[in-house]
Amino acid sequence: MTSEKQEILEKKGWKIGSVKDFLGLTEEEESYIDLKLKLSANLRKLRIDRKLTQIEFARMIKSSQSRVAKLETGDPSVSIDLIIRSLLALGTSNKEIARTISS
Amino acid sequence: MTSEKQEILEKKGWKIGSVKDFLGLTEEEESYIDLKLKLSANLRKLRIDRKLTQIEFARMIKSSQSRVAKLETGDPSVSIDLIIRSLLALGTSNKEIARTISS
DNA sequence: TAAATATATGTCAAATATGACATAATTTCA
DNA sequence: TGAAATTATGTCATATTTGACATATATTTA
Repeated sequence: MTSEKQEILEKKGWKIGSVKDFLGLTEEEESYIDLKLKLSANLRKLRIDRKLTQIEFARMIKSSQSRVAKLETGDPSVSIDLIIRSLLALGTSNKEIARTISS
Repeated sequence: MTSEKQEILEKKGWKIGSVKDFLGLTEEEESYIDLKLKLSANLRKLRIDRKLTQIEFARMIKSSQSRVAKLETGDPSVSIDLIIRSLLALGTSNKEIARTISS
C-alpha cells in the first residue's frame, strides 16, 4: 500500500528528494511521494515567510491546526488537492507551483 | 461552491486557460480549475498518443471507463490526486507534470 | 528553569471521491 | 447509411479525505 510505505519513509526521516531505490517502491510511487513532499515543504516555507502560525493559517483555509500540521509533513492522510488549494490560498501562482514540482 | 461553478463553466464549453474574470470566481478558484483542466487535457493527449482506449487505460490504473472519461474532462467529481496518479501511471515525470502546469 | 506558545499525533463522524454499473451520445469505418 | 466501437453522463454503495477534538511533544520566551 502506497500510504503505508510513505508513512514508513517519513517515520525514518526521509525528506524531499532522495527517495529512489528504496524497498519495493515503483517509479510511480516514488514520483508521487516526491511530488507531495515538495509541495508540503513549500507550503511550510511560505506560511513561515508570512509569519503565520499553523492556527492562523488554519483559519485562513477553514481547516484546523492539526490538519495544517499534517499538510506540512506530507502525512499520508492528506491529498495533493488540499496541499495545492492551500498553496493557492497563500497567493501562489500555478507557475510557482510548477517550479516547486520541478525543483 | 467551487464544484458547481466549475460544472457551469464546463457545460458552457470553457476549456484550458481563459477562465479569468467570470462570475464570482476568486483568483484561487480560477487557478485551481486552470490547473485541473491542464492536467486533464494532458492526460487525454498522452493516452491517445499511446493509442489506448479509455477501457484499456482504465484497466491499467484499476479504474473504470466512466471514471477515465471524467478524468479527461476535468469533471468536478475527480481529484487532482487521481489525475496526477494517472499521469504517473503513463510514465510521466514530475518535470513533465510541471511543464504541463506552467503551459 | 518553568510557563507559554507552537507544532505533532491519534481518533472519529461527516464530507467528498471512487469504481462500477447502466445507458446515452458520439465517432469510426465497412 | 448503419452497426460496431468509443466516449459521455447519471447514479450509487463503498472507500478515502476532511475538520475537529483531545492530548502529546517540541520550541520559545520570561
